[in-house]
Amino acid sequence: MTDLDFFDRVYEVVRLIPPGRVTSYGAIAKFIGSPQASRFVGYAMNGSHTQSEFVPAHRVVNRNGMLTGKHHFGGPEIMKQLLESEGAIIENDQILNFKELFWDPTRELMQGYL
DNA sequence: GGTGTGACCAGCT
DNA sequence: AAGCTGGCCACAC
Repeated sequence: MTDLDFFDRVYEVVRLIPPGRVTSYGAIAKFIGSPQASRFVGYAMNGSHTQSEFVPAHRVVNRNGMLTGKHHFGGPEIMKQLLESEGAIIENDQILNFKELFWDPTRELMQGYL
């Protein structure tokens, strides 16, 4: 994962998100070494569909647990339905149990690398 | 092949 | 306390 580009690292981390769990753009950006590049993590998701392997971009939301990128899934309700099918509780494009479902790569993955 | 721009976040005013 | 701004990087046109 060290040789990969910024985008590729994003895709790697997103694929590691366990089903039913979610994380934030900022958490991913921080994990791959560019804490202030969270903005481009979102853009990486935009190109995620070009990847040959599926990237569960629906498990990535903003810091507030809000489904900011729902409109990029081919339909405004797709992302919501995907998350709900995995156990998330969503109301008004907001994950209510975001705090419980939040999966921090720097906490979960860094432990293995220490 | 250069340039705009994009699904964010935190720090200042 | 709330609003604006800067910053970061690679894709698509």
